[in-house]
Amino acid sequence: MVDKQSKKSWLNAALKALASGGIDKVRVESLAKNLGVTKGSFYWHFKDREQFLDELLNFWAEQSTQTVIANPDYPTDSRARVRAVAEDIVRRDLGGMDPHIRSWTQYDKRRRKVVAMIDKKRFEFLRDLFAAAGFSTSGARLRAQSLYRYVLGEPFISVRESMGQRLQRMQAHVDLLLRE
Amino acid sequence: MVDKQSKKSWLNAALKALASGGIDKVRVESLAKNLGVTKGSFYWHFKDREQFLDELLNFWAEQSTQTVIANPDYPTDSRARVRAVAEDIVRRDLGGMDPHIRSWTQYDKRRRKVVAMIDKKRFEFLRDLFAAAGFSTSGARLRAQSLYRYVLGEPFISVRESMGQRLQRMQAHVDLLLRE
DNA sequence: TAATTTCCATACGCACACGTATGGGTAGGT
DNA sequence: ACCTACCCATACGTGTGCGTATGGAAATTA
Repeated sequence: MVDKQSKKSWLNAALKALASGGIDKVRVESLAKNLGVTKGSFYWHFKDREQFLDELLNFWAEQSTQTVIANPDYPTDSRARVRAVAEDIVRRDLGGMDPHIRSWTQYDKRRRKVVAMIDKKRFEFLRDLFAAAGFSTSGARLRAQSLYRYVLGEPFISVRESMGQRLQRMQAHVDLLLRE
Repeated sequence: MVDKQSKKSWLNAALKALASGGIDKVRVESLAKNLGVTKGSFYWHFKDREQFLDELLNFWAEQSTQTVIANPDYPTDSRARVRAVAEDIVRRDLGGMDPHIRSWTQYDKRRRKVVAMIDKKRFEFLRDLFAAAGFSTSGARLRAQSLYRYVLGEPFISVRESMGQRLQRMQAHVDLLLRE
């Protein structure tokens, strides 16, 4: 199995559909139409829709940790790092897929576990960031929680803001958190 | 029209179903079964499922503002008020219905507007709270934003915490916000 | 070239849930 | 006693979307 390219096209199409209109836009025949094929292809690559959605969640989980944690070159100064990461989260819209994923997986215990693991990884990443910035264990945990909740809560604010506003708010929030 | 009690029973059943398994647990025949009646009753009271869901959203919106804003007796001291409100939000699980509502309305422009109005009311309430505590206009807005996002983000943290932990975290967060 | 594997198209059955049509039962008014 | 408005039960039609069965074309291998 070198690299099933066609499977990935289904998964990418599903992510796109999920972001556009939620999990019930992720329909087998609908995706097939977008890809210019028919259901026959789908049921060749996947057992059924249920297993496909499992793969979709894993697909998101992988590229979710890779983009956020295995990140590019951030500043070496620990406090500047925090700011840079925070800015990056807003600017590159990391976590933009999150509300869709969470809305979908919210009611499924098994899938919630997958999301919980992602939460854990991200949280620990942020916590270590604050710890490196000189905060105590509990102080770093608290601030990481606050920041992560800010990130998760942002997409649910119905009032849409400009990128500039969002960056400004995030920086102000981080400034609050970085106070001794 | 004195008070259609039977309509409210449908709406309450729908809220319950929504909280238990999302909007696709809100099925006409399913609700009917829970209420011990049949669809005939439903289509007597409501035009169709779509209009019923509109009423459901308004139902939530009303009792959502009533509980949060027209609140009981909070302390007169402005800073203590902030803490009391924050504690109340966690303790009485206000906003506990929010993730379900938002997951549902997320992809519907018209319904998003309703939620946005609720957001606005709540935000202004919190903003005035911080303003009364002596913060500047921008400072109060920032802190209200931070607190509201914290509240909205909390239910999405997959890791379930005890009430004690949640209260403690909330207080710590408010302490951060209340610093000059 | 023959055979097999890979990948997709077409057609069908099926279940679920919405909405409608229709009828029936009960309470209150005359 | 009759009528009428109110409330609900039953039965049916219909659409949508899942899964399966089957066939076929292209590519790969023998």
